[in-house]
Amino acid sequence: MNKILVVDDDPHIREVISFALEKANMKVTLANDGKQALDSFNKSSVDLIVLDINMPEMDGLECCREIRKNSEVPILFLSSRDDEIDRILGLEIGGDDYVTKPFSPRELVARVNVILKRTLSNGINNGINSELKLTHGRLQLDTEQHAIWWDEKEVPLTATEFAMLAQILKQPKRVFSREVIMEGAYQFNIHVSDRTIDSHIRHIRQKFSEVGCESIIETQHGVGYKLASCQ
Amino acid sequence: MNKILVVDDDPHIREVISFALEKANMKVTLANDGKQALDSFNKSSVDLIVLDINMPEMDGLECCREIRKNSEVPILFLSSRDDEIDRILGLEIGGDDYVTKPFSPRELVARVNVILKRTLSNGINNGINSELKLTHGRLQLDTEQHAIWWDEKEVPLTATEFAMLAQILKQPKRVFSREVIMEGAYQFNIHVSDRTIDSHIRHIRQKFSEVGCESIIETQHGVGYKLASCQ
DNA sequence: CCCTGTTTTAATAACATCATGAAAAAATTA
DNA sequence: TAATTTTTTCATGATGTTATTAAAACAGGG
Repeated sequence: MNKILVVDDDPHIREVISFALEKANMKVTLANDGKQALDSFNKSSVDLIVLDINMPEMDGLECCREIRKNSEVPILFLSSRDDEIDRILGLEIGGDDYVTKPFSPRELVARVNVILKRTLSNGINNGINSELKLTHGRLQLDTEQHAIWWDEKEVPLTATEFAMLAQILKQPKRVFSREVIMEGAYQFNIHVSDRTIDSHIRHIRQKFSEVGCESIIETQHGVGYKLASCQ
Repeated sequence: MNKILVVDDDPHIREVISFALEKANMKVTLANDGKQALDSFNKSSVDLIVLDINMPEMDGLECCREIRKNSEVPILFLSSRDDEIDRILGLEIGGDDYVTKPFSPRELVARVNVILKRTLSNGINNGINSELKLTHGRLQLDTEQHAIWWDEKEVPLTATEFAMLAQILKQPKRVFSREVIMEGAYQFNIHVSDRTIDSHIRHIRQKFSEVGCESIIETQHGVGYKLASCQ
């Protein structure tokens, strides 16, 4: 089940979008403005953001810029003014598509689906949001091949291990609580104990150390895990 | 001289397009519907297809899906309804561009030329449908003959087995989930159990082992299948 | 330095997935 | 229609993965 963060200051529009997306079997989180959106994004796991451009507090473009500092999560812009400038800026700034108001909910859902289909790993693990290929320092990840390399050496991870590392790799600076890792790497609604997460982390570390990488994931005592800073 | 297959149920439109393309020095073949188009495509060599979306029998989208199972031939969609959905779906499904009716013949020819220039100059697709034959290591596949060889020995696969292996062979490094294999190797909208996929994979392996190939498809536990890496 | 709570480690139990053989169901062919 | 091939499903045991547990190691605060 895909998790969509919808950001718009108009409650009515939020309602419409939310309804349409939920009918299309997606899990929706709502935010009123850019600040709330950023907050929510950093506290949970999100596959795609529907982001209105014109908002009080922090507008969509600025919000996008902030998000893009740590994440390549797909963003679908909403623009109420019909002028071209906003659209172009929106795309230039790192959005994946845009819809101009007024829009039909059906169109919005269609576009969301197109983007998700493009970016999600191909049905292999529904719920991992991912670019097809990710490179970070000496690390390289390919969703399509479901494989990950340290330098030239492939690291043989299991499906769950791969999902976790992919998630962490997508926001290299973020510290992930065990709860968020769970949300992101597991099917919707599945719960395991925190110790289980630890266990997987250990296995990932072990496998990486076997190919000569002694530090892949760092522990943030009392908080969670993050990608080792040297990566 | 480039060979264009034009598919539309409206005789008048076929006429207009045909006239325009021939004036632009292309060889045109015509088809009334998706079924005829598939047939014609499989019997001749085509550089590009102009494909109407709304047709009786088999519509453009489904026709495209079928064609995409064996070929990457460029497709230019024609859409009479001006709504966004069709466009998006059309592109999602593996089309190269679209034109909405009513269109000027000149615009259509221009777009055809752009696509041809792009695909021909890649050298990948020398005007001939290059997907017909595939070679990968000791493996050789011929879509036209519907046959596959290991070294010099032909491996007698059934239609379904052939479709699956062809799909896998087209992206040798990719790991295919059973769901994706299903989408790719079966008619649109047909569902079978995951165990059925396994069963076919087993038969493929068996038949290959009978001609001396002990490793043709690898299992990715919890994910799916991929071409064996030694190929 | 000790106490407390957290993380790592390692061993094991529980679980899910896959390969296999056999056999029903469906589609082709004769 | 009968015979044959192909496709699909089911049941089983084998295999590989994941979750849990408990104990040891570690970090931070007084």
